[in-house]
Amino acid sequence: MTSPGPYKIGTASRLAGISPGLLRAWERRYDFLRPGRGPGGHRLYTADDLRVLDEIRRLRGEGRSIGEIAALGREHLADPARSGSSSDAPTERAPVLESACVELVEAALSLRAESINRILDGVAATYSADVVVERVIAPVSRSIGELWEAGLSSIASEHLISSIFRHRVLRLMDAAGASDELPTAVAACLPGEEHDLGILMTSYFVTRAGIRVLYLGPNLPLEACVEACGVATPDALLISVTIPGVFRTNRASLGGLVGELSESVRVYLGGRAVPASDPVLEECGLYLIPANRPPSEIARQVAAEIRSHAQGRGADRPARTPA
Amino acid sequence: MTSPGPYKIGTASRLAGISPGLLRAWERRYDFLRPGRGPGGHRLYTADDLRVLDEIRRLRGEGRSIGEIAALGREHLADPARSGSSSDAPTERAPVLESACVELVEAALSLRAESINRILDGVAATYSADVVVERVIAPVSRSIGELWEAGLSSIASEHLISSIFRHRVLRLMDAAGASDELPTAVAACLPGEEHDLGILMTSYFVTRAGIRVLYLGPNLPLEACVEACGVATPDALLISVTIPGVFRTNRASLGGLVGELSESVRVYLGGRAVPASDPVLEECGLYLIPANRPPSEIARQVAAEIRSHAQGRGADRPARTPA
DNA sequence: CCATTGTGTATAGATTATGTATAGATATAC
DNA sequence: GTATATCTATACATAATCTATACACAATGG
Repeated sequence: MTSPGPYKIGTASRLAGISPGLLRAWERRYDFLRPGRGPGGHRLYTADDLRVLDEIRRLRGEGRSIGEIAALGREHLADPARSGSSSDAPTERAPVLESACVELVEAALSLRAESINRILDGVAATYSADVVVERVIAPVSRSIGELWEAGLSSIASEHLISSIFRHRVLRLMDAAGASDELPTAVAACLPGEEHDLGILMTSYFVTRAGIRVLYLGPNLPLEACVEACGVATPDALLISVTIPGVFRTNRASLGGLVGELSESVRVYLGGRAVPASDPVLEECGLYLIPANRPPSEIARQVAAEIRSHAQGRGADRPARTPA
Repeated sequence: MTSPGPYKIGTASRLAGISPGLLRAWERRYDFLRPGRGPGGHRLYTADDLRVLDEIRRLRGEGRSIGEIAALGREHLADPARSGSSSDAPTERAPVLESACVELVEAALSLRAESINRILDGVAATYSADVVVERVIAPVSRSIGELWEAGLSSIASEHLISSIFRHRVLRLMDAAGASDELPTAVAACLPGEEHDLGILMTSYFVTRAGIRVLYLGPNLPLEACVEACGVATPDALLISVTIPGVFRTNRASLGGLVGELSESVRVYLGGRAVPASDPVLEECGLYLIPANRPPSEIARQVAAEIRSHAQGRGADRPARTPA
């Protein structure tokens, strides 16, 4: 974000990507720039001026000449959304995403946090949040995880990119906005399980599909799950586990978990460590979060199931009255 | 509000990383600094002044000239987070911090994520980010932790509010903006340590004080620390540990850690589990992150130490990007 | 082909902005 | 008392900006 306030010509030039000489020339020849002057006679550009310059840069990128642009008038430049802009250029194809993924892995390996954020910003500027999560964050997480398991990536890289991705996905969940009155799911990882990015991405897509998700993160003891479900009275509980050992350790306790929960809570189990056909699923009345299709589709389906399940059990969910 | 000790010009200079002569020149030429005077006529800077100087250093790092910065006005500099938003509702009564903390604890106990976010939004609309972190997020984290230890709070509550707080603080760190050319610190928790909110808040304030922080989160093996420092070549390493058992387990390995790192890396150790006078500190050449003052002040001091240490080994000056 | 116009860049000399240094006088700390 | 820190005031050296003019190059029309 750019700070407000007056910008001298050097700063404005750097921020707008236009040389100081050209800024002066434009001011002399056209009339879309009228910077104020400081006590010493220096030009002082406003944040509005910078917005105008951004728009000019965009138009020049489309091949318009500065004369044409000037003829549009400052009014139009300051508020480009107004006029019929046929601006939605045919966007490039997936190669951008793939190269972004490669760059992200490289940036993570060399711990360049700023690069990671810059690449993500770049991708997010062009693609929707869903695409960013599904086609960038998910595959890059997987790549880093595989490199880590193969001993080719440091744990630090994994921590760094996990932290950044977690932060990004949570931000997107914020934006997806969960209302109090939606069906609710609690999401968490089994005790001992620290890899929460998978369940977090699932939570994002489930949120996007209109379910309110209470995200409790990694490493949650089963008793805490039960307690949380008692307090939050969700319609579903989403549990993730990626480490086979963790799954084995907790496998026997899952039946007890389901038994202690209200019957109105549908318990889903997912993650790499869960065999698709493990008999424990049927025995305990667990539902599987499948893994054979894109996460967004899976989450949409799960969300649909939760929603119909929530409706099925009627109106014992009056909206809470917030203070 | 935060009123502690007046700083004489030498101290202020060291903490802010700005020469005394320059501080005087700015005071003479602009009007964003009005330090009081002691009985002998010496300048006395307040904590607010230091906040202003932090913000100025950040802006200069972005390439803004001091004239531009001065034109922003002291108001903006003292509370940069606020000025971005245009018109807050003036009739809205200011939330009281203490009651907000109480409400947050209650909301956490009953797992009302939306309430937590609403309360935080309300507080953030009135108070600066620094205040929110220091006077809301920090004490509420502590309260929840204490309730948890006393068995009065479910683990789920702790997970929920940790996740939300972590997300908030990371967002604020994004806003605090770290330039590539600043002195750098790596921050992480000892292996086995999962409580990263403390070191995250420290990282936030250190970032605010003009240090670029590479945040690697909880539970980082010491070898990964070494590896990360090899890749990122930071000026400092900040390690946190809150669980005494974890500290004891790793205590003997700390000397080896320091030995394997380049001498240009200052290693700081902090967190509740570190005794203020543990002999391991001196034996291994570790620095202590003290805990006796407000986090923001501690972080500012640590940042000043890191900065002077980085300059000492011939680091880069505030660089201007040529056109 | 030439002339005209549009457009970005370069140069020269003056002015302003900004960081630093110096000298002499006081104040503070040990 | 001596050493260090700070004060005021002034001076200085670059860097950044200003104005004004000139120039290079492309497109366009005669």
